[in-house]
Amino acid sequence: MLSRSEENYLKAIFHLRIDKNTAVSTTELAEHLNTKPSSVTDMLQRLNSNKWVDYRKYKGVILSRNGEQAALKIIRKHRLWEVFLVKHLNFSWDEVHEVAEQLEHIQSEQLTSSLDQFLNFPKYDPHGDPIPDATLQLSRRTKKLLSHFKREQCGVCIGVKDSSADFLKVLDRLSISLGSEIQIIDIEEFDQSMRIAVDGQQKYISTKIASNLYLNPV
Amino acid sequence: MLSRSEENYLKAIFHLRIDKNTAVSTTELAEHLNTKPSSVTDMLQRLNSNKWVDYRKYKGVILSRNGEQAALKIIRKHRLWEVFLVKHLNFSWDEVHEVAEQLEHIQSEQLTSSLDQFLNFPKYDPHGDPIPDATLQLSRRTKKLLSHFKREQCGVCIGVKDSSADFLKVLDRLSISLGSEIQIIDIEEFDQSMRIAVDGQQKYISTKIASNLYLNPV
DNA sequence: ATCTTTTTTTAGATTCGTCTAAATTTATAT
DNA sequence: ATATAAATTTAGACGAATCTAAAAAAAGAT
Repeated sequence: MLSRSEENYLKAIFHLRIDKNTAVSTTELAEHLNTKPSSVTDMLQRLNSNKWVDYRKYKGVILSRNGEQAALKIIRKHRLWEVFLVKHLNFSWDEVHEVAEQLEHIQSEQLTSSLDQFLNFPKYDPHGDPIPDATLQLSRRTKKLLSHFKREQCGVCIGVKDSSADFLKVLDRLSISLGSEIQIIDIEEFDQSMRIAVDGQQKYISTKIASNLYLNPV
Repeated sequence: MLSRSEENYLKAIFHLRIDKNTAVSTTELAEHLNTKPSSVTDMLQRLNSNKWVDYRKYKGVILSRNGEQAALKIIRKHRLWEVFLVKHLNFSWDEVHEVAEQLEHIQSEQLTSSLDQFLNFPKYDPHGDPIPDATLQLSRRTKKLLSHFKREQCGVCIGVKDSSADFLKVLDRLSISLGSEIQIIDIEEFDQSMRIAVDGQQKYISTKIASNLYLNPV
């Protein structure tokens, strides 16, 4: 069985490899996990010898089939718990992460599947990220960063790239949440900042905000 | 902050000291925690130096005020989760323990108090054990082992002494659950086994069963 | 193509929680 | 009261996961 630490490594590798097909580097992992590169090397060697990852000295690491399945199981639990916290325990979307980081390590198939059922088999978590189903399949949908939209285009907010509490609070302040309809009114040539309408209300947002918000184009 | 292992020691000391006011011995703890007496000694020295327990060489251990509060917090979480599992995720009372052992270590005041509220501030867990409230107070009620009852006396089942899955399954088979009304019909002189009526239905039970069932005398 | 910088790995140490084996203390029996 | 047995502690070791410092490899610059 995987230790908590091993689980965290697999999850980190999974996340860092999304949207790129190069191997994940030691330093990247060390930064993501708040640890030192030397510790990462040690752990990768261990995970490699147990066939959870494919790791070559100096070349970085990718997950094996088993490793990916293990990562998906953890992500499934994490996101299911997030739904539970928001829907039933009145957590806000910027408060759930820390607790879900702990809950994702609870080992019980029965717990995971009953929770899934209790929540009515949700497909997305409170940040719009897809929840792997019982067979670990992820549902995909077209999402585009708001920053890639052009003038007058429209979309529905379906996720965030940065899910830090800081960013989520900014969105709360702008009354942007999952499902908000967003139209680009104007883009400032100088710095690419945008004037948008959120469910009809005009707002002005920075490029940094726009490049962390995923929309489903209409 | 307490490690998971330290939390388990405090909880074990709490449970082993209930219903007796002598200190808990190293061997008792080792057996309860499935570990060796030498490991227990090590840990007790550590817990003692951080003032979680009062431990004297060769004399056993009791919890300090802080240690007791910490134990109660863990027990509160454990029992709240048990209620959640049974009431909302359809676990049966013999399936909850193992998972609750994991969930009890989740660190989040907000989670504990929202869960408490979500469950409507339950006073007892699915085995009839009292749940410490937010101020860590335990509600007490008179409970007597069925084995201490006399012929013709009556009571309502309010708890179990042994909460192992094996015993709980026996109770399921006898249709005995929390709230069942039990009347002693007859006690066999030879071995103290009993003929009882459970909600009207006659059953025959061994002394061992009788001495693990708590009733509230009517 | 070589030198320099950056990244990665190795070597050796540390802490936590555990173990076994040996020593010590306490309890029991005669 | 003393011998024996049982319980407990100490000493020394180990694995997991981490660290620092030093060595080695890869990448970048001129």
